[in-house]
Amino acid sequence: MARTQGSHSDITGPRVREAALSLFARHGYAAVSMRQIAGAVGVQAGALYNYTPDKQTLLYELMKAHMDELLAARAAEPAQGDPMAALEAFTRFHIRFHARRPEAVFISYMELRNLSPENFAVIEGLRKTYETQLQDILQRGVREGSFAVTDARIISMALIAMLTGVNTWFREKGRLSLPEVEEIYCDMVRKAVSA
Amino acid sequence: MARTQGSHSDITGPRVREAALSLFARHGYAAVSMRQIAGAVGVQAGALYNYTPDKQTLLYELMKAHMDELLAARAAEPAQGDPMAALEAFTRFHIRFHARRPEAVFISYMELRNLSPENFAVIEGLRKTYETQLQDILQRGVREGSFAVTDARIISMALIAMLTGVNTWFREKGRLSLPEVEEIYCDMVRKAVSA
DNA sequence: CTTTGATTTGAACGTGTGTTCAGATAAATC
DNA sequence: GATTTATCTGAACACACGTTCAAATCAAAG
Repeated sequence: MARTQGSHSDITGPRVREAALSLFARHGYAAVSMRQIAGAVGVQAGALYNYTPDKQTLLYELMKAHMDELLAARAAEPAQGDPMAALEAFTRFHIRFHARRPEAVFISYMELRNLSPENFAVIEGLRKTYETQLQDILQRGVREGSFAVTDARIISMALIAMLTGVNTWFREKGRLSLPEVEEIYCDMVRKAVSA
Repeated sequence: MARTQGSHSDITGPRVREAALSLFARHGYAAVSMRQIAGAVGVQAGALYNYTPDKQTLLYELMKAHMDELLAARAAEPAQGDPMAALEAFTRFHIRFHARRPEAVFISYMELRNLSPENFAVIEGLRKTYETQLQDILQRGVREGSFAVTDARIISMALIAMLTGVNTWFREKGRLSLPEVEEIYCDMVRKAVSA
């Protein structure tokens, strides 16, 4: 048994995923060919099939990895007792996590329609799991009387859309730093759910 | 000169655009072939080229028409003196206009990257024109002291993202009617910009 | 009914697609 | 240094792509 440690696979595998992530984000899944991905890695198209059974699975695994990371990172955050503190923590976490991975975020909701039905169901389930966490915070706040929110389900969708929208304009070297952005959005979110 | 009135062109032209709109929205521009569009119209692929010089222009004209309609409809709305009234009118207009054209809305921001650079510049300019209108309302409100908003540019992006997000879940026959949705979002928007 | 010309067909063009695979290459083990 | 085997190449497969165009079709005008 040869080539068990330090094989090219350890290098090429991640590079394939990076190239696919970047190209899918820039041009879209359907518009990117396996030969383009291979070219970005510096390899022939056939070699890609050592790392993915097909193009569809390559897309799916990028999205799956992103959603798994999202849920894991969220689970690692400290829990907050006060609903308002929990809402603020969620807001800051969401902005921070997503701002750091613009390509994966972009793909994960632009390319949903290019997933096979089975793959789509998995990703959609993970997304729902995440969104439910915000919804739960809102509902708890309503129960405890700290939020003035008529429809927690709608409000949670509205807040997620607003927060994810940060990625359309935020740039690492832009006018505002990430903490400043977090602050602005926290203000808005807090006011939006208050009486 | 024959076939000057009631020609097939008057029928086929719109049907081509409708089919393209629907297919682009469902599967994405790059994933839809001219033969699929032709099939949906009930015609051979070659016939499409009586109605568009190429696939790219077909996409561009769908987006251009949508943006033109948006700006025209917005311009036809009555002006509001009070910034808060103007903000509420903008909110209701945006939700109402976009909820009625989910396919065109979807295409108009999902397929931006599939536009040629020249076409992209045009659409992006129209989008900016629209977004500036909300920004102007916010800035006027700040000047007149009715809004507590630190960064009108960011807030306008946040509000637009939130409002456009309605399209991801709103369905004509869903639990909530359009006026109910407008009401919920008006509440949030008003609170978000208040002190 | 004939003419006219807008509209459509159907085949073809060159190019690109995702995927497969026999054979070449090269790094780690013995 | 010989062996082993993971990795990669390069060519091929069948098919689909956007687009073109001569020929066929057909409704209105004369």
